[in-house]
Amino acid sequence: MPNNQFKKGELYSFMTGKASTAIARRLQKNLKQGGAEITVEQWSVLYHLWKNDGLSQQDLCNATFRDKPSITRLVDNLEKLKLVKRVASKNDRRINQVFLTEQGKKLEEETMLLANTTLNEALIGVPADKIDICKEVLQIVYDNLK
Amino acid sequence: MPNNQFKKGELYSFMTGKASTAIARRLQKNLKQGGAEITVEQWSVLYHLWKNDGLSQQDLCNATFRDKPSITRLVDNLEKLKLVKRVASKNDRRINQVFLTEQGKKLEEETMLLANTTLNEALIGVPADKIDICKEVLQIVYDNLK
DNA sequence: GGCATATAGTTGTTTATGCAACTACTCGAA
DNA sequence: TTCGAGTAGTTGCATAAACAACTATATGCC
Repeated sequence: MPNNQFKKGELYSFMTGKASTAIARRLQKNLKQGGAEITVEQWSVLYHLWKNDGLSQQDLCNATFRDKPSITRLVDNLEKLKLVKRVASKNDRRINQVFLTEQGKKLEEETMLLANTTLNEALIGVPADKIDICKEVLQIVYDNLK
Repeated sequence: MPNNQFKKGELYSFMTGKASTAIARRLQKNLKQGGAEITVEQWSVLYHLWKNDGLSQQDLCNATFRDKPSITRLVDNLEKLKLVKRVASKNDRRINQVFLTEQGKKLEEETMLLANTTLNEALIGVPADKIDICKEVLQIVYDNLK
């Protein structure tokens, strides 16, 4: 029963996600200082589109672990910013594919650098093997609960 | 240069905190099913008050890593729910101490059980030594960025 | 004492979130 | 063929978040 060995008194920092909140906040700050006028949440949607342009909104829900209304509104705001545009799928008219605009594509290089900077700031003093274990644990937790 | 060995392509799940989002969502669900009509964020404030009743709002900011307006409104809502009450400090009239009501105290036992259940669900299949390493990494990340 | 500075808390604004309820479209089976 | 179930997306509502700007109180230095 490995779980019983876990100190319950420290469950709190897990549950509140202080570390990921801190990372998100720092990334937001770095984006702003780097001149990128987007939110971290918008960046997280763009991130998946840079890897795979034309994803449906449902795909973006799965990729970002947000519900459909959240993605609807994030895409709304990204469209207002002229960074993406919705295109109705011809095969299935229920589906909106979300495509990057030229302006949206242009943000990739600059903001990925800022994201890498943020991550390096976060991971100062953490050995690579422990990072791997941490990622592994977080992945299992996610799979257990998703 | 340990950080350079970190695969940048996987930075995303770190930054979005999918694991902690999943935990929070599950805790919210468990609270609801257990009949506790509070949000996870409200629970996280109560959690610190159960450990240390009478904290100031600023103390709660530090403990929960939220800014002052967030705590103002969380305490507003907890006060509406009759779970806490603000008491102006006599020594320093700028300070509100936040005290649990009887009703607020009553929630501890039941919801801590639900929180432990949630954590056990999250950590199925994760060996205790890896949990410790994960906590250690998240603590360093938090300290690097806070 | 009195002013500058710092700290505690509140309010306004924008963005994001989750859940529930809704519309629109697709697909399979009677 | 059509009707019922399922899927994609939107809208309404309540809560929460960050940042900026504000008030009120405390403190330290002259």
